[in-house]
Amino acid sequence: MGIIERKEREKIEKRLLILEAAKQIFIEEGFEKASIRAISDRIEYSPATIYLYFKDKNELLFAIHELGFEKLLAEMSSAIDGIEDPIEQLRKRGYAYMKFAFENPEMYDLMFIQNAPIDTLKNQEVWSCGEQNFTLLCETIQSCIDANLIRIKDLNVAAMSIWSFMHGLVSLRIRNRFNKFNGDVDVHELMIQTLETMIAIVKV
Amino acid sequence: MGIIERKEREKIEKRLLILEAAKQIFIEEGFEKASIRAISDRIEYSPATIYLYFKDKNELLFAIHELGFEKLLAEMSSAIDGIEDPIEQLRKRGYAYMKFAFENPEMYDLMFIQNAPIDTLKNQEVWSCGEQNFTLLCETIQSCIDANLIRIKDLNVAAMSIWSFMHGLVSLRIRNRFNKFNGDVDVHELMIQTLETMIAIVKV
Amino acid sequence: MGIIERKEREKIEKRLLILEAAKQIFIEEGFEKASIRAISDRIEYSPATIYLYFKDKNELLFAIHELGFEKLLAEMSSAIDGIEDPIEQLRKRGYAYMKFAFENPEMYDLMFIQNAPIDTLKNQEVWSCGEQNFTLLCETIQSCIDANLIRIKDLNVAAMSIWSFMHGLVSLRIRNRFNKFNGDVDVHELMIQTLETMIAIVKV
Amino acid sequence: MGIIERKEREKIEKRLLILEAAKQIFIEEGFEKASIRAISDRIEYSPATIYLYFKDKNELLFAIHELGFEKLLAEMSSAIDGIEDPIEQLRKRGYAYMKFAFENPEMYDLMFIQNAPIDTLKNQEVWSCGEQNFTLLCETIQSCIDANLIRIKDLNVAAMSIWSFMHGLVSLRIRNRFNKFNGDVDVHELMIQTLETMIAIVKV
DNA sequence: CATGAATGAGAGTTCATTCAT
DNA sequence: GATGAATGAACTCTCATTCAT
Repeated sequence: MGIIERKEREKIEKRLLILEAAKQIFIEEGFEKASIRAISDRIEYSPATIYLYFKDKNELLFAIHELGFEKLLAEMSSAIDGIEDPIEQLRKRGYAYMKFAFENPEMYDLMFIQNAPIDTLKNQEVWSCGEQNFTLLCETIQSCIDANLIRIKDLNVAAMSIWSFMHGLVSLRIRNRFNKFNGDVDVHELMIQTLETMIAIVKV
Repeated sequence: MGIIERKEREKIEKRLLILEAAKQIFIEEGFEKASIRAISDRIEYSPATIYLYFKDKNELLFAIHELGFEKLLAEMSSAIDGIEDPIEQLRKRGYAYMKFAFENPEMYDLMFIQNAPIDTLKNQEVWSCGEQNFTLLCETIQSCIDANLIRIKDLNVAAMSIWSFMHGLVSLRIRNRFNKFNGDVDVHELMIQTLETMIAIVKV
Repeated sequence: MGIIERKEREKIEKRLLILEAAKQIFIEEGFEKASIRAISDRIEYSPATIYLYFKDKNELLFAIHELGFEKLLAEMSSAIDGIEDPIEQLRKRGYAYMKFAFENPEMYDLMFIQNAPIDTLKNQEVWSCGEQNFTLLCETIQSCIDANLIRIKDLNVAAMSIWSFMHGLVSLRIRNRFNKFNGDVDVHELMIQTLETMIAIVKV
Repeated sequence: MGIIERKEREKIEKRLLILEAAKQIFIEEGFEKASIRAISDRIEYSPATIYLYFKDKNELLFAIHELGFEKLLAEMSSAIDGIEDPIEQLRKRGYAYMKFAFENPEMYDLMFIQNAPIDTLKNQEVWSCGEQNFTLLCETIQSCIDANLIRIKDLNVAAMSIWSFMHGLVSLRIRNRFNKFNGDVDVHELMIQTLETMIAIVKV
């Protein structure tokens, strides 16, 4: 019994080890370059080994993608340290989200843009990190609603609005679709202005 | 003289023919599957033929992508037929955008999500269809601002806000990221509610 | 009768016109890049047209190659203008050969290194320019022999020796095989020294 | 420990096996026909397998090319077995070089005529087989100079002269440029005569 | 447990050549 | 006489995946 458990634990630990390493090359080299071969080379395991811990590439991607959510979760959590005002919490988390996206574009890509890993999701435990992030967002919003600080009263609507807005903002930027803006404007500056404006507007 | 013109016209038509056909497989089979070979198979031409009409794959993708913008442009234009109220125009165009995205998800993917053809874009004439779409959006917004109907006063800020919101909304949906919403809610219904709420909020 | 002759003449002239132009791009762009497509593009004829004047690529290459021999012939001829001393003639022609090779490496390549056009040669008239060049060399050598100025008495042996030496010298250079020489030596300088030494040695 | 070594050895052996096989088609079918697919077909492996042992085609060509130099080196070495007289050594090596070229024309082609693998060479260890061959030649020549047996006193000049002559001789032959000699003469016989004459001339 | 070795499938691209018009 | 259009046959190379060991 104890032996079996230990083996299980060891297996999980090794999986994590591989994953951590894989995440690194993923971040450094990007989605396109992240072939199984490249990953296994970097972590100094054989490609075949990866298949001992992950069913296929999708599952590996999904696992990495979960690591991303963990990181995002940590940053989103600490973003509101010491902040009481729900609106201010919302603002901080907005900036934290933007910051995460720009500092980890390849990760953001995997987490929110790529098709690949999401197909695996169906069979996953519901309470993944991705969900927790979403929950976090919902909590902040709920506080705002409870304190009657925002003009949207429905939690789901508010969550969808805010997430959509934030995701659109960063993903259009990451995918270079904001080139369309006149060359005179500083796009990054404009994004911040836009974010602030949206907060102002959503406030009661 | 007439002959030359006819030949020229035929060449353009054939290019369009290929393009249309290619667009079909593209739409039906998706971005990933759209290899040169798959395309040429479908249109029953040899792979080499494609290179008579398009310099490389990127140029072909770009052309398809322009086709998409043309279609979107047409739909965005007709969306406001007979509508005078700027806010109502904005609403109609929001729905038109959503409709386009859901009816042509692979196209939307290519136009706004993929990295691929955007790199080619740099050397294109500025006044591409993509720009015109953006211009259209700006015009509607400008009318709203002029009529003092919305709470955002800066055109760029408003354009970025609204486009980001809309893009986030449809792209998270297309990429299945709205699964996170509780199974009880009808996601599509929620999206409409969200869109309506945002319009309500942005209004003066 | 007259008509037929005129047509024939016109055909030959056009052939020459195409050829001259093709030679240019050949020289400028090199053997590897000289595809039929590239050639026809540059001369502003269709690829198909080339096949009206040349059976296949080999024949075209052969014709260009003959143009090269014409040029070489001209340079080899004028190289000895006003020179009486046969040995001095030999030296001048040696330098002329080297000069030609370095100024027209792609042409030299085609004329003396490539396999391609030589296969066509079998069916050509014997008295091509290539032959004339060879004859020229033989004449100079014969003068040297007649005047008892060189130590080789057999014409064929002398021709083969000298040509081999010269070809080896320039072709090893063109193909970068002289890199093996210590980096301290100026290869070009060494080649001249080598050429002079060989002349000195071959002299009685 | 032993296992690792065995595996390593097996890997090297397999590499050699592939190489040997590849060399064969190479020799039999020539440089132009030596595509990766042709090679893999012949050795009954998939094209992808080749890339497990060689980075790309250039590296494979380079390896074959090194094999050629090894062979040449062996033949050039054994050519002077039991020979003391430096001049006689030079003669024997001249014949060995010719013999190698005629028995392995495609190999010779790759080693001394083609552009292809030489570009890869830059990053190779300096002491490749190609260098050793050159060194061998230099040693023989140096002996001749030291014993005051040849009329050229500078090592570099002598090396360049002799190599150029030999390379010109065999490469013009390989590329069929000696057709120009009158049909009555036996070209091979003439080459031998030429080689002998050159030796005679270079002697003090 | 771990992997070395191998591969089938497929990617984009180029080229000499043909032929109906 | 000239060509636009088309193509078959190649090319090199990459990748996720498998399986005997």
